[in-house]
Amino acid sequence: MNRSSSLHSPTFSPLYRQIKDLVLRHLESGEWGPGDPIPSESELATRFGVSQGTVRKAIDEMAAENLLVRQQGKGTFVATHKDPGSYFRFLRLLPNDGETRLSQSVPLECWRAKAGADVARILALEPGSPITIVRRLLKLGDEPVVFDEIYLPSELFPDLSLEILRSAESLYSLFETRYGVRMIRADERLRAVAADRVSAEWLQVTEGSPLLLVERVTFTYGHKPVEWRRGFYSTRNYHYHNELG
Amino acid sequence: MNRSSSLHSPTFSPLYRQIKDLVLRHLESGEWGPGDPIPSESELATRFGVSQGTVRKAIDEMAAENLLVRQQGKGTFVATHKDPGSYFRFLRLLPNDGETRLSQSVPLECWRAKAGADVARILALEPGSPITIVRRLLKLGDEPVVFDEIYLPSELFPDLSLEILRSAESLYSLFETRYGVRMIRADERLRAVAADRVSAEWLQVTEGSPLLLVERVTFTYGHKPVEWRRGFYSTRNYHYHNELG
DNA sequence: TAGTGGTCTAGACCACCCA
DNA sequence: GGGTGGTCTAGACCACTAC
Repeated sequence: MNRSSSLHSPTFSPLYRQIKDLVLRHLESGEWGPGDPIPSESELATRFGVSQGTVRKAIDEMAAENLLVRQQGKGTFVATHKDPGSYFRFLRLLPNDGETRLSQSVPLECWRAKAGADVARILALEPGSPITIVRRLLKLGDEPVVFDEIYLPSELFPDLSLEILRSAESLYSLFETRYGVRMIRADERLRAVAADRVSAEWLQVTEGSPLLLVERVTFTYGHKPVEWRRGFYSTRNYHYHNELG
Repeated sequence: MNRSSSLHSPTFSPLYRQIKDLVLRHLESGEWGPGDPIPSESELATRFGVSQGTVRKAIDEMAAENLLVRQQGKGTFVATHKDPGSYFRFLRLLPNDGETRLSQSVPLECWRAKAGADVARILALEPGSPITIVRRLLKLGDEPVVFDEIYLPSELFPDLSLEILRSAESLYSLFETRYGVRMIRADERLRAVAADRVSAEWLQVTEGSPLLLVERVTFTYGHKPVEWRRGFYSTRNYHYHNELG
């Protein structure tokens, strides 16, 4: 263990960050998969040759970043989208009246294409790379609320199809379990736009009525972009909720 | 110092949280004001009769919540909206093309009224309590981008006027320095709406064109709501940016 | 009872800032 | 050089879970 590489070195990083990087590598490689327990703090400490407090600080940071989940008395686990509690971490939609309804994801279309300049830039692909495009509708208690168009690198999701999409509970848990791609962070850009014909039909609103356009780039480990998504939100009965801390 | 009040007590809280509450009380009372340094960790440790590590953990949490700001070698300071870096913490607006422009807050109107049922509920006031309403325009490089209508309890901002608003750099730093009200957290609800006549005129868009409506409730210490704000965002050249962690 | 994470301590040393 | 926050250690004990 490089204990500091210190003395004004520009690549200095404290021990606990080096530990964090080591643990991260185990996550990236899939050696410790979503839902699995990772070794105990004391075991990691002896394995890495540092004190338990140092391991603790590394894990603290990763828990704060939603990469790991601690459970007192049981252990520390790799975070997973199968956990229903983490579902609304990426869907900031709440009903105006507070009454939660059942949500249902309805896949509409799924086809292959070649990445245009925009998608290629956003997903860090070569222009012309094979991509998979998915359209789907999110219904909340029989009301269509979100119409999504999702762009994915085909290389990572080789056999994705409508059949497979229909069998999944949630997109991100499907990506995680079937393709080993874990979504950990996303950037969203929100705009108000007028509904075009396609969105208007699916969302059952009149063409030209205001919709919330949510463009999302989703990243997996190592800041690697793996999904681009344009979602049209009907905000008659729902709103996008955000907390500013 | 109540070291645990433990043994299955429902009001159990660890030492460092009790320290945190003590520090919080100093902030709420204004004894340690925005921008001021707070006592050093070692001094707080001896003052409260705990170890430095315990104080450290308390301050860690408060720094993570943007209540305090640590500066290695200098000390720990009470967070302030005068710090220009904290300006965009509550304004998640970015230009589509990435080029930042000068921002300018233009106060339009300021008058008193009585709280209706809605405002009273949101601001936890008695219906009919005196409130102050402010309208203002946010310009980014000569383009009007946000039209805000702001509802405040008059009791907290007794002499607020257009004159005073015009002299301020930013609203929240004004509230902080002149009225001792520090905004620390906010809840936002976003919707897409059609521009009404008033908003359309101020934002120089055609009536009925889509606008992003951002409704914000802002809180000071103790989860006390102190501002309600309805902002109409023109999202032609700008977007609302959000990171999902 | 054994193993896990959670809290707390005391003390050492490092990195940074300023007078 | 003296004060501040930042890192790291070793060890103790508490709280929770499972068996």
